[in-house]
Amino acid sequence: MNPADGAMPVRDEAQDDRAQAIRDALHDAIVERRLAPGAKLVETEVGELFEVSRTVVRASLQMLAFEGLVKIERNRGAFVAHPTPDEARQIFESRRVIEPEIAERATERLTDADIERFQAHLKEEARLLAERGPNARRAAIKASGEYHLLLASVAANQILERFMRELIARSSLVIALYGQSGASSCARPEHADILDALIARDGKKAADAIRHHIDHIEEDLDYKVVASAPLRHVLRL
Amino acid sequence: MNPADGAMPVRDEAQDDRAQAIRDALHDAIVERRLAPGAKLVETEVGELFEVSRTVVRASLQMLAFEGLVKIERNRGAFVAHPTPDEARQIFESRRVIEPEIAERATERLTDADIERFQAHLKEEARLLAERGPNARRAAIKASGEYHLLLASVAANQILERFMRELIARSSLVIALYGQSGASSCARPEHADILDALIARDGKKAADAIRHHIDHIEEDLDYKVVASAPLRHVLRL
DNA sequence: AGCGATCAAATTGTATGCAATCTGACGATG
DNA sequence: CATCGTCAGATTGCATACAATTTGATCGCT
Repeated sequence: MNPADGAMPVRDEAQDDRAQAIRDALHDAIVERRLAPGAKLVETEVGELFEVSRTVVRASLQMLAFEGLVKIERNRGAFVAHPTPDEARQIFESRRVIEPEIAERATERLTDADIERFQAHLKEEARLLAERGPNARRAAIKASGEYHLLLASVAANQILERFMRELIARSSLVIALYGQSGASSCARPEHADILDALIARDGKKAADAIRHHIDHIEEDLDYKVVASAPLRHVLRL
Repeated sequence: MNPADGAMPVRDEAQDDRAQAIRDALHDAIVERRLAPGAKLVETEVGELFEVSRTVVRASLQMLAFEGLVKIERNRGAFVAHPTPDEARQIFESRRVIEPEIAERATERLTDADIERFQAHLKEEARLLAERGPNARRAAIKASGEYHLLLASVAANQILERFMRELIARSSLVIALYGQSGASSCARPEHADILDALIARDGKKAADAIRHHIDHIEEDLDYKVVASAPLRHVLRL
């Protein structure tokens, strides 16, 4: 996979060159877990890093807040989201609603070029899983999510694709918080299974494969074990 | 239905009291078709109406842009969205993916209080359809959308509910642009049929009823007849 | 020491000023 | 008369200044 496409702009047309760039950078940092859930994002600090005023930073933070990756509390600031177990369940329920349908639609539209992209991606995923070290692990997590986004792009529905982008990013946060083994579900060859169903043009099978895959991801979670308590949310504030 | 709940704030917790209020007002104006697709929203103008600075207005417009109700073009300003036929198809495809599943989940969670809310809403819808005049028509359109949101709220998934809110609002724009008879689909007793299936606890039947309902809404559209051309989008810019 | 009030530093919320850009009009030129 | 260039007005993009709010610390009192 092209190493430059990590940004993957959310809006069709660039509207705020700079705000969008900052959003992308923060988005990646959150998804790759370089920014922990609950971390505070101070406007002036971010602004100095990117050499822009707070105005632009605020726009970026608002974007991330809309996507659910950041939570803005009035007069207190912006924090990397810290999904509750309940939110986590809703995220996966939403994925169970949307992704199987996306898979069915993707089956009908899959081109040879798409297949090549999938295969190249699978190869890259395997390579990252074989590597050791935290950076490889981070890259593997990110690549795993991008597989699902690749699937969404094939379905040719920009709205559902955007919904998926949000759900994938938030899933990454959930896994960071509640994931157990961290890699057990990723190690399964389920991504390859899904691709097989697509190539066979079997929509039902592809949808089922996705459902099972989501089941397995969620099975690896333990909502009891909260690594870093969000302090304020624990007491339902 | 409570006449004060038209705003229906998008974000769980109030974050920008004022920006949110302006967003709600503009949202209602767009959904009720007091603001035509393509209309320009000048920052200073809106700001004077609500007696706030452009800063706050910009935040509101950004919110609406994220929901797809407003399109912001760099250095040109914010315009009420003007969905293309292709976008319209994607909106309804997305609804076909999400709403039947919402109906199934709602079936499992429906309480007596919910049923009463539905019935009160149906009564109000019937009343508005019987009335004449553009204001009654507007209110009927809005109420029709709110029925679907009521359904979404029963499903107890805030994420899917938010997705639905966006899709319903954008559907309203699509119907404004491409709707033919304007009321044929609304006149059908399909909302009541859906409620019957819910009460019968028949998830499959409810899902089918929703699917048929969406089919009928879309059948009433004619993508050929574009009332007010968006000029710039016609030529794929 | 424990407790509470007051204050200062840090941070966000909002308004406003200036620069950049777009738009439409006017006028010069062929 | 048509066409193009220039310019003024309007509008947005961005930075910055000031107000409001939160937060943590210090000091005094019991």
